[in-house]
Amino acid sequence: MDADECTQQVTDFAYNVFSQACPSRATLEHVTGRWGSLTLGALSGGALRFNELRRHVDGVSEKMLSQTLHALERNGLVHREARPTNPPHVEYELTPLGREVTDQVMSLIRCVEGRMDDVLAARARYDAR
Amino acid sequence: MDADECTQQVTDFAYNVFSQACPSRATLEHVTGRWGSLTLGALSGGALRFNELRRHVDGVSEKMLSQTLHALERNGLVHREARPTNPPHVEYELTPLGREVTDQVMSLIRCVEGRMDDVLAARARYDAR
DNA sequence: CGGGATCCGGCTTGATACTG
DNA sequence: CAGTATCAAGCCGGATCCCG
Repeated sequence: MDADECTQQVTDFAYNVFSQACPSRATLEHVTGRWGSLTLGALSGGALRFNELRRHVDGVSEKMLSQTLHALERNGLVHREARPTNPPHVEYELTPLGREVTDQVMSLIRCVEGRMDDVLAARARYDAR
Repeated sequence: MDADECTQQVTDFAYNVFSQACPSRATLEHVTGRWGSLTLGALSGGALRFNELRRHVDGVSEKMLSQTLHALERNGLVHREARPTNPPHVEYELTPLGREVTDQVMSLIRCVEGRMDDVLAARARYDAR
């Protein structure tokens, strides 16, 4: 009874990520997932092509990048612009909605990056025990 | 040459998540991971006990919650307070650092929740093709 | 170049059971 | 209550081959 139909009182929102059944949960996972956040972050600087993205997001495989882009496109965060030339020229860029979400993601990334000294210190303390 | 030693020019930060080797990448994944963000979000309202957390984060298993909490504790985001009573009484709460990060996470969650109508519309459009 | 399709090994995840 | 131990299932990710 704590989370049933996206109509819970945990927050005041119609869509509640804390409920398993709520579609916002899936979207959040795409956005925050292993590659989702980094892909959005990479696109925050402007449109990029597939292999540019691949180089920018260190460690991502073709398959995962492709999969991630599809998910982000389906959720309306990324726009795919394909020009039927030869060789093909495909660009990915953030939609207005995507930009909004990405601003939040980048803000989080910057926060984590900026506090890494504290994090590493905490880890050292934890591991010392 | 795009991402080697956390000393890249992609951003101006010493720690660069876009580099595989950078420790901030691992921390970001804990924070944004499937259960990390929801756990932090649950704790943003105040300290909670293990099973309270479990009920709050719908769908998480004992193992994953335990694992997630350990990771967050190790990274200095969550403090674990155990009182050696019987039955045991353990509380988890955000550290100052954790609260800072969680504020960003909650901001992201609120953003996604608030734009779910747009997301669902985009999905419907995408699937219609 | 920009991917889709497939196969496969391995880490991650989720039930379940058990302990203090 | 607050977890750990164990085990099976499954998804992740790499490699490979393919196409337009």
